[in-house]
Amino acid sequence: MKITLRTIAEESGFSITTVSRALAGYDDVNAETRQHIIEIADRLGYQPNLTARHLRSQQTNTIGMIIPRTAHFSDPFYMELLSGVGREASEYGYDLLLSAQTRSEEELNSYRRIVGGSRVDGIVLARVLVNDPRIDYLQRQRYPFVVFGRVESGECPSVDVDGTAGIRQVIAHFVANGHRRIGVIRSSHALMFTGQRYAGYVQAMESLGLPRVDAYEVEGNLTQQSGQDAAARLLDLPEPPTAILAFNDLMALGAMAAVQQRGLTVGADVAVAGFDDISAAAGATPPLTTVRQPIHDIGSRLASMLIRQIQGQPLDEFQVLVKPELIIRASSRRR
Amino acid sequence: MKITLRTIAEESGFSITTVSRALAGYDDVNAETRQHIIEIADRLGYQPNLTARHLRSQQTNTIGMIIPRTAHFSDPFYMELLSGVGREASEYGYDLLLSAQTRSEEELNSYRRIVGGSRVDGIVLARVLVNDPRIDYLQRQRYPFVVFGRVESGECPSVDVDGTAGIRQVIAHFVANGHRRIGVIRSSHALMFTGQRYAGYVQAMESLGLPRVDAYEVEGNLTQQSGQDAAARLLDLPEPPTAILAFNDLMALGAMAAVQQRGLTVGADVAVAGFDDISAAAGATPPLTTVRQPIHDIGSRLASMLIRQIQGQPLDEFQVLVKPELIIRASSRRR
DNA sequence: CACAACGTCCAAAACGTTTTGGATATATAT
DNA sequence: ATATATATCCAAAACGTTTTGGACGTTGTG
Repeated sequence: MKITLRTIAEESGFSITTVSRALAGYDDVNAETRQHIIEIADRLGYQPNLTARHLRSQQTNTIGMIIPRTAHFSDPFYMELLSGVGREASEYGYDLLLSAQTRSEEELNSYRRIVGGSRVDGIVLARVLVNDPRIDYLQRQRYPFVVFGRVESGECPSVDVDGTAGIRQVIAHFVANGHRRIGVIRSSHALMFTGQRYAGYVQAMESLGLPRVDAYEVEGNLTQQSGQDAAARLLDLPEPPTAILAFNDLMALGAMAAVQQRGLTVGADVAVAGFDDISAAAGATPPLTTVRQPIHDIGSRLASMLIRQIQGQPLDEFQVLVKPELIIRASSRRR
Repeated sequence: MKITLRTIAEESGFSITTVSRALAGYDDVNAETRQHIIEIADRLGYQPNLTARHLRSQQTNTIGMIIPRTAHFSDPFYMELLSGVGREASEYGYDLLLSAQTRSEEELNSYRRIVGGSRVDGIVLARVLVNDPRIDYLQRQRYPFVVFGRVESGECPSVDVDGTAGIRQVIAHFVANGHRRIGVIRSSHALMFTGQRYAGYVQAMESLGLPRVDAYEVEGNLTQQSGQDAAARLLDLPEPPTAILAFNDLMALGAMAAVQQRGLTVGADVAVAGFDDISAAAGATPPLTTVRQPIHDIGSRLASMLIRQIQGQPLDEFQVLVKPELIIRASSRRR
C-alpha cells in the first residue's frame, strides 16, 4: 500500500497540511509535533510522490537531452557530452531525462512533447543546424535552454569551440610537415559548425597560398562508415591527397581504415587528422591527431549554465568560446 | 500562456471531459465535435501536460537507471549499456531517466527517492553486489526491475554473461600460448560477477594442472588507474607473471600501460587480456584480447524485458544466460 | 481590561489530467 | 402509447502534493 501524506495524517491525528509543513521544515509547527510526524514518516518509509510535487510546484528538477536518431545513440560525442551534463546535473540535485528519436522527422515533435508537456525544466541542445527549428521553437516558448555550438540569430546561452581556429591549426600542421595536397572530409553544411570549420580550411589554404581543389572536398555524415567511404573516394583520385582532414574523429577513424585497407601506412603515406578528441582517438592505431574539444567539460559547463538560468541566477558568461587545442599524434607524423 | 484542456474547453464551448475524450479518441464524441476540438487544439498548439497525466494515470512511461558515483559517469561500460537501453526504450515510446550519485553511501536513497516517488515505471540494475540491498529493496516494494548479472536469491528477470566460461577460455588461450605464470587482476568480491569470473580462473588453473600463486592475485576497482597500479605490483615481483588477465577491459588497458611503462612489449613480453570488449579495446595499441559481452545488445534486451514486464506481458525468457566470446587480438599474441 | 502579537494548526484551492457514473435527447422496438 | 436502446455530452472525483488565508487560543503590552 502506498504511503502518502494522508496516511501519515491519519496515523498522527494531524492534518495533511501540518504533516506536509512539518516535513518541509516550516517553522509554524510545534517542535514536538514535528518530531512525532517525522518519526511516523520514517517508520512507514514515506517517500513523497515526485510526480504530484512536480505538478503542484510546476517544476521537475530535471533537465532534458534529446538524442537524434541520425546520431546513433552510441555516438561517442553524445556519450561524452551526456556524461558531462549528467555529472554536473547530479551535483545540483537534478536528474537527466533522455529521449531518443525513432524517426528524425519527428525530432521537433519530441521537443514539443517534452517541453510543452513540462516534462523537464530546461534543455541542452547540441549539433545545431543552420536555421534550427528547435531553437526557434524554444525561443518562442521562452523555454530555458543552452546550446553546444553557436547560434546565428538571437541571444541564447551557449558554449562553443572555435572550430575555425582549430582547423587552421591542423592545416598549418599538415603544411609544415610538407603536405600540399590536402583532402577534406567535411560534414553537411546544414550543420552550424560545418561553416566555422570550413571557414578555417578556406582561410588556412588562402593564407598559405595553396589552391583549393574541388575534388579534394567530400562530404560525410559524421559516422565512421561515411568517413571510410569518403576517404576511399579521395584515395581513388588519379592524384590522391597525401593528407586527409576529417571534420570529426569518427570520420577520421573511418578514413584511417580506408587508408590501411589500401595497404598504405597512416602517418607515413597519408596523414590523417580529426576533430573532437573522443576517447577512442588516443587509443587508435596509430593514435589520431585531432583538435581537442573538452566535450565532457563543456557538458558540465552547459548543465551548470542551464540550471543557473532555470533558478533565475545571473550567468557570469553568456556566450562562452573555448579555444581548442591541436593534439598531434602519430597519424600525422612522418616516420 | 499555458494551453490546457480548460483553454480548449472554453474556446470550443465543450466541457473539459469532452475535450479530453475527443483528443484521446473515444467514440462517445460526435465526429463533428471531435473535428472542431482537434482543429482548435492544433491551432493553439496544445500539448498535454505529462506530469499531470502521469499523476492521474499512475504511470510515467519512463524507465530509470541509476549510475553509481563509484563508476565515474563516463565509464564506457555504463555508456554502452545506457546506449542499448535507451535505444530500445525509445522503440517502445519510453523515455529514460538517469540519475547519478553524488555520494555512494546515498545510492540506496536514490532508489528510494526515484522508485518510492513513482518517478519511473521500472528500473534497470547493473553491477550487482553479492548481497545487494537494492535488490532487496526493489523486491520488497514489488517494483518492476531487471538485472544485468545474476542474483543469488529469489527470482527476477535478468540477463547475464557466463563469466566463468569466459575466463576459462582466456586462461586456456594463455596456456596454449606457452604461458605458465599467470597474474590476475580481479575485482572486489563484493561484486557478484567477480565470484563467477574467479571461479573460471580457479577451474581453469586446476584442470590445466597449474598452481595458483597468492602473489599473482591482486585486486583493482575496475578503473584504468587501478589496473595500472595492480599490474605494477605484479611486474615488480621477483618472478613476474608473463601473462596478465584483468576482470574488465579498463583495468586491462591500465595493465598494458604499466607493461609499456617498463619498456616491455605487450604481447611479446607480457600477454594481457581483459573482459567486456568495450569499444576502446579494439582500438587500443596493441588491440586488446578480451572476452566480449555484447553490452549494447544486452541493454536492449533488458529494456524490452523490463517494459514487457511493466505492461504485464509474459516474458518469453526469464533468466537469460549469454555465452561470451573470446576475442583474440595482438595483446596476447607472441610475435 | 482591551488589543496586538504570536504560536500552532487546518480547510480548501490549486496544479492538469483521466475516469466514473450518470444526464439528456433522440431513435427504435414492442 | 410505453419501454428500451443509442448517441452525445458533462459534473465531479481522483491522483498527491504545496500554498493561501485564516482560525483559534495563549501570551504580552499599554
